[in-house]
Amino acid sequence: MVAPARRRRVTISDVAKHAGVSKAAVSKVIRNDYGVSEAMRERVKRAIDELGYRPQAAARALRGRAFTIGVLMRHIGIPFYAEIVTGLVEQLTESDYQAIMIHGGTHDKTEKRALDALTDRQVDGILMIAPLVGRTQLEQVAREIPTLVLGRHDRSPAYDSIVDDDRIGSELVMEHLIALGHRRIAHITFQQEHGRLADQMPHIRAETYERVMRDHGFADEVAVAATSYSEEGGYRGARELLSRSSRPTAIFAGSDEAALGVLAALHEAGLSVPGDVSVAGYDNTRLAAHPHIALTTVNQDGVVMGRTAGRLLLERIEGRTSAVHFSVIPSLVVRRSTASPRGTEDCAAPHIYARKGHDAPTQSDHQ
Amino acid sequence: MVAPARRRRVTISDVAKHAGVSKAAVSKVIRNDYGVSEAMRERVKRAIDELGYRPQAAARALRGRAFTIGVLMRHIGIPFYAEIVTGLVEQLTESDYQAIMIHGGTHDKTEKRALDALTDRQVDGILMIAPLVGRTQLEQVAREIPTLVLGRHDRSPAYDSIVDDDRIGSELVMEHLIALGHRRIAHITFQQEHGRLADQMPHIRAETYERVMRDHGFADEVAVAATSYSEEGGYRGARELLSRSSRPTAIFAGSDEAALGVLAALHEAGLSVPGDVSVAGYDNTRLAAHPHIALTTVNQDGVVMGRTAGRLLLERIEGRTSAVHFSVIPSLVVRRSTASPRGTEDCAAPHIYARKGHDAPTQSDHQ
DNA sequence: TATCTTGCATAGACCGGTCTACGTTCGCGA
DNA sequence: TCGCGAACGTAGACCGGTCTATGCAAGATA
Repeated sequence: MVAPARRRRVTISDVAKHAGVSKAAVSKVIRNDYGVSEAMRERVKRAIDELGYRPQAAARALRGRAFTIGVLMRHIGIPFYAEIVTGLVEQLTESDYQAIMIHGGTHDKTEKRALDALTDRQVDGILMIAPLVGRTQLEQVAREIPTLVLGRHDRSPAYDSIVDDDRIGSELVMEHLIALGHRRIAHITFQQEHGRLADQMPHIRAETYERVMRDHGFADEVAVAATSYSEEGGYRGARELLSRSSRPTAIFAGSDEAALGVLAALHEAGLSVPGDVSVAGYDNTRLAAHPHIALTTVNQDGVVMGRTAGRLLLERIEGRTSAVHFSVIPSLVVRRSTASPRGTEDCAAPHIYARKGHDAPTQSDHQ
Repeated sequence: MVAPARRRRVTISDVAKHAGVSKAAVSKVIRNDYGVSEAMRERVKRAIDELGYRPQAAARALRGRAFTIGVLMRHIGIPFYAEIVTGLVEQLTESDYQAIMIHGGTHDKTEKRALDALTDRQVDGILMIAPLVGRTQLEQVAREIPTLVLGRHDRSPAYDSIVDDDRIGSELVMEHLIALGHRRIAHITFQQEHGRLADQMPHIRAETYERVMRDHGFADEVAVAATSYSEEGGYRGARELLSRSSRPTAIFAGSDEAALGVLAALHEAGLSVPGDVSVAGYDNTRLAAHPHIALTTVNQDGVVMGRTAGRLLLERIEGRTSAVHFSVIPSLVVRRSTASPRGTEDCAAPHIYARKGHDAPTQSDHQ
């Protein structure tokens, strides 16, 4: 057994010596900088290949760029967030930049820590997916590093942003349910830690829910369970709603994840979907399309959002200083989890199983 | 509107000047190094707080440590992998280290690129989840950086490893199906790019499937669809299996994800589960427990595996040179997706809905 | 021919930390 | 009183890149 003896990495000086040129020349070749003859370029490239040289990001970061984009997300397992990252990574493969993902957790304290970790690592740009920290903090970070905030409605000249129009999306769901004949519609929202921020996406969805209820004269039927957007949150929220005096005939969950929890709770309570209760989600996660779930939900293309985010971030890094704000118009996807209450007027829409898998980049419908 | 004017970060020199001491002293305080008086420690700490100083990882990396653990995974959206990361992150919060995740993709070429990206960034340790690259490559990386390989059976003195015992897990599934009375059991496996590696986990599951079939005298009934472990792969695999002359009465999918695709394909074909076909998966993903899915599967605790991985990596970084190999014994979780063929002898196991959510760190069963 | 530009190549400062080598002070035993 | 080691503190090299300032040669211009 040979001793491990971590061998030293090949450095730019090694390459320079091997090619018989200066460090600066090698650096220029690597960065495709101006002022290098064709002959020199060839020589250096050969030396790089022969020695298997790769520049060290830490050293580059100190002076220039780290060629790294940091992605801050609550948890990497959240399906919709994973879709966004798919788009981002796709976009970045064309460039020299690499995306690194980092866990922010569910508290703004842990998120702050993660954010610090990214800035400490000198990333060139940050993509924040539905961050929890306050706007002031965001702007402070954005002053140091090009930043793009995804999924929050508070615009700022300091950073770019991409949001799905949660008002429209929520309206689509609500109008759909009301058109089916529902009146007792309940909602499950995400309870922020300390004082909900008015510009956070969960708040807008909840707000829109209430407004539409009032607009249709169902103000008395408003019922909100404030738990979380996770499956667990949906489960708890649904149980709470079911325990109240008048049972809702439909539940609009703020996210697909939460809707899954709702389905579980209903199943446990022996209630059928959509017979006894209709259920709708938000995000059109891959699972919503599964025939065993067949969830009516709001579609916002995470992959496209991720790609756009990547493009905007690269632009910022290249020097753009004016802020850009994108708003994505969502659409409703009706599946079997919603129907008229009490089974009357069963508007059986033809079942659509739209698979959205990592192996199938193009979304395709069967039958 | 104020000009952005990216302001300069506070450096160690600023702190030193502010506290009236040397850079070296500040450095010592930060690293809890030996040879600092209590008075000095206090002064420096106060200066750090007053200036809001945070050391820059890139600069530290150049000389010492980057305090970063890199996690290489095919895709961050794979539920089981996300669980592993949960455990890892949990373990690392106690330390000064930060986990960064990176997409490897499904080709060993893109994976190699991602791996390079991690080494370029001078991470102190690497966790590779079910990597695709060859053993030689792994050992080469491990010679440079402390490495832990998760989910592969090829041990090496160069790196630590954690695996679930896929032989036992696959046997559990097969014996369960056979005990129920199944004979025509099919399997869906993951087709490696170029020449399957005998030590890869999909190969072991497939191999065990075939062995158990032979051992029970069902060699003629062996039917394998080689697609992928994704939902899409399961869907394609199931369609292929169903199109063959004799339809299987049970399908053992190599992963829960694939099992979801199988369920979708069966639904589309108008076949009931478990009435017409029983389905089993592997990993006990959170979704397998959902009552609408209720998948019989193999449980391996990803969170615990991730925690262990973190511990072992930190040990390595601290200097351990001997390799450690962990093997986890999996267990079977029986749910409603498996039953005796043709509905005879319906062994209706009481339904268990075990939620495994991010909000619910403790796994709890209802009813 | 003298001067100016342009293209190419290099030396060396620099980024922000860590770490080694060394200096100073203090306490204690001979 | 001297010698010595332990405790504490600092100067400055160093890590591996980037970038600025500068030198030099060849061709263009006056």
